[in-house]
Amino acid sequence: MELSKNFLHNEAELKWYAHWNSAGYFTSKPDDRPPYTIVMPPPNVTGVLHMGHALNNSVQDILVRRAKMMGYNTCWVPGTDHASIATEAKVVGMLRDRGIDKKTMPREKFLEYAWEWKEKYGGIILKQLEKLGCSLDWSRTNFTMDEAYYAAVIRVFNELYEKGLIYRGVKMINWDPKAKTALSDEEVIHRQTNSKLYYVRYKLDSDKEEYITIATVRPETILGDTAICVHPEDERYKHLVGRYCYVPLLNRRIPIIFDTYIDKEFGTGALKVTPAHDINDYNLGLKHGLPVIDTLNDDGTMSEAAQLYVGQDRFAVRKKIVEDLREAGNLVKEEDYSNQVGFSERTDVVIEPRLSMQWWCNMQELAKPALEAVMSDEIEFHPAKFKNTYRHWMGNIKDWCISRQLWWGQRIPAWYDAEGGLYVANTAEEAHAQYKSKKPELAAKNTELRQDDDVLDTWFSSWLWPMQVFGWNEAPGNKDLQYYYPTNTLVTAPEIIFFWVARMIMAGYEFLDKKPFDKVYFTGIVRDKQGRKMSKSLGNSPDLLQMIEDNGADAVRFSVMISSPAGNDLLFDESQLEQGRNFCNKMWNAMKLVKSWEGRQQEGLEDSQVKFALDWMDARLAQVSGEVTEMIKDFRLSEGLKTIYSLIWNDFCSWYLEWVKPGMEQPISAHVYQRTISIYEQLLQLLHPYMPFITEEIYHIIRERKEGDDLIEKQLPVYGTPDAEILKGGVMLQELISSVRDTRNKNQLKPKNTIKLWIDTTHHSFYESVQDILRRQVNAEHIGYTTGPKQGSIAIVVQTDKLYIEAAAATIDTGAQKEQMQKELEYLKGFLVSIDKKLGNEKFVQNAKPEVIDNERKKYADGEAKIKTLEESLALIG
RNA sequence: GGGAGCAUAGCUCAGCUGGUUCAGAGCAUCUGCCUUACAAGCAGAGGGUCCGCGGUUCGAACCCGUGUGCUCCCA
Repeated sequence: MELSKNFLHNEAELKWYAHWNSAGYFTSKPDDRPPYTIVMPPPNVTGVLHMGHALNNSVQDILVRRAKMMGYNTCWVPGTDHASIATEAKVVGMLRDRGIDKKTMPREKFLEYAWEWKEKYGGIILKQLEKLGCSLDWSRTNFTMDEAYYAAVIRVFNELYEKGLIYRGVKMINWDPKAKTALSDEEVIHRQTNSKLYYVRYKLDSDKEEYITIATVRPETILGDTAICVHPEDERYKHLVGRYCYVPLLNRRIPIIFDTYIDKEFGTGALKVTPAHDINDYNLGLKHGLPVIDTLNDDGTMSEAAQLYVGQDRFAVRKKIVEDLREAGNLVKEEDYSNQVGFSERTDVVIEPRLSMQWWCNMQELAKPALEAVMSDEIEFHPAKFKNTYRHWMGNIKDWCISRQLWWGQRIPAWYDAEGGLYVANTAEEAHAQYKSKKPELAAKNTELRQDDDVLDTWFSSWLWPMQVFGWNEAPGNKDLQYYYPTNTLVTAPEIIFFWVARMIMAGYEFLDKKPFDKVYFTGIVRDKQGRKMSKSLGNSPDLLQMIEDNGADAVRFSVMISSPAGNDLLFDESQLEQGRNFCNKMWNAMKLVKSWEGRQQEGLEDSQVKFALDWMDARLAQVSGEVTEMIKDFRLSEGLKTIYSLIWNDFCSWYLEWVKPGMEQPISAHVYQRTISIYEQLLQLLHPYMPFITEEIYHIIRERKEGDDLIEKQLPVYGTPDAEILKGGVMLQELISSVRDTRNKNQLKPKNTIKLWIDTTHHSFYESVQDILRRQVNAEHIGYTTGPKQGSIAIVVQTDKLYIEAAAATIDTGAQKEQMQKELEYLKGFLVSIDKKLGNEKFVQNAKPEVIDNERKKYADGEAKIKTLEESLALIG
């Protein structure tokens, strides 16, 4: 077979993904193996794959593929979230583009459009995950608005209502004037914003020209003012007890009230109180019995109650009212001011605090077991630092506003009769039944019940995800749920620790009395080179699909994994992509080299010359395999990849292959060839979870495979303890080769110039075992042993052995040699002094662990021996 | 205002429970190589006050305190 110059990823990716999928490797059914389960954080139906997904899903795929290779029955469940606000916004936008106004259509019609939109665009992201190589069980794909899922959400609402945890009430909420819906606190993003602080004077109710001046960043809310508040101990205002003043422009008479809540230092120490438009003002209003004047409409324009600027937008009014105040002589001054402003997570408009009737869920009770589980590590957080964040939030948890004034989502299962009576039920029929038994007379006259118009917060459905994807609602004791739940690991971003992680834990304990997962692995946030979060709005997120197309999924996975330690942010750098691509190329070429030996095998060929290489590589495999297992167990995935990368590139390609490589056109021992193939297979196995495509491809090229013999399913071998002597020998051999090469370089010896190498050593058996490798690696025509110096040669010292390099073409620079040896000698002597000090220190000998002391003694002896060798060599050079 | 985290090579980061004079990787830089697997490569080299200060310890990049700078979360 003709092999391409480089790895052709596009072909291989299509081929292998289709093969894995059709072979059924991704689908899971309960059996007698232990399960390994991950539920994918469901992306929004509106979503397209970005770098964050690439990182998140690469991590999950690595864990799943690795578990599969370790004998687990792996199940990775995909799905999408209906994403109430985000999707509704998209559909409204689509309708607007078609010239249709959402307001003109009934709910049912809108939902038809929404479903149509969902069918067409929703789930694109799942297709894109295939490109990344994700080994998802597609037969289990869920959507948070599937019929069964919907039913589960409604049931949960009913159960919590029954328990008295869900209630309806008027409170100050976060209002999104663009989406025209309430938001939970978590959906509000606070950003430092440059504003202006306006100083406005209010005329006092007095015959004299007396004023009180307040400072505000939101002058348009003046129209809703119902008091001015000052601190009771503020000397400046003590004379104003019981007095009144007038709201500018409106001349509404309002009281001056006193409360210790006021910060005397801020502004003028006087606060205007607008109970309808600020949570703190609202609380003050409650305390002091102030009226509430809501001056805003739901779309952010001024309402009739404002009296002025009615129907105009809040920000336009802010400008106008400043001008009008100036004209009226009420504006004292304005200054630049930087403050935190809340923005809607979804629509990015400024949030208005607003009083409104909403549905709430009391979280106090739900939070208790959920907090306990994480604090006691029944659910492990990786990295553990997020436990703090979690505790902080759970300890101060507030009631959750769960209603949204939208149509796309689970409609709140509450019905009202003509008198406003409330019936919460699973179905309209049940609600009617309640109605009839509760109010028979009214029901006889007026049978109609009106269902609540609002839908539930998206997270009110996704908090059931780990349970409901296994059919909890339909059959709570079903086999799947028993087998796969609790799931093993949740992989997600720390940003949604409250939105989602915390609530899933609560739901798990509340409805199933079991945790939803054993471990949570928090990935970092993907940032660009300048450290900015990658986002669509900034336009700094690279086109992931294009990136996969150009560089291959394996290279992309490599690049996001190589520098993403758990919980730390990842600065994405294109150079890592290149590194990944080059790595693929390297493996491809190594495969080509090995493959070229296939036809040159010869039985019974003497292979004692390379036996050392084989044993060493086996030992390294055993060693690294153990390290990688530990790293993956600790979620140090990035380190794991680095370790494997280095094993393949350095140990295998740079050393091993060069060590066993036969001469040009020379035969290779069949045994060595077979061992090499086997070593390569084991390397591919180690790497497969990280880079599945190229490993599967090479696995199938290096050896003829039977049907069903695929790397994805191949079980990892169990390694014994690596041979420490061999490992040490490997290090020594590398040091020998590097030292000789370095010396060659420094003496202007061309690679083609051969040398003679004389060795003065006491470790003859070691040198004999590596002699042939050493000879070829340093291009020596002859290696011999000596017990004294060789005239006219270059002397070097490696560990405690002396080497003499004899070369016809060399211009020997003994000065440079001497200098280098002298330098090393000095270093070693300093080293010995420091160890000596340590060992001479009584406290050290008393306190340090015995193995540490032994190690120091050994270091001392080694150092002494090396110094001796160096001194001898130096004396000889003279 | 409350909480968390980070500061190590020119750049991006590793460095697990203090213990090789412990400081490491990739990229970048420099030198030499078109050595028939790979120039997307090979063989070498240089480069650091581990942010400042103080403390604990026989011993600190690592632990504690403090200062400075940056980031994130929450109100």
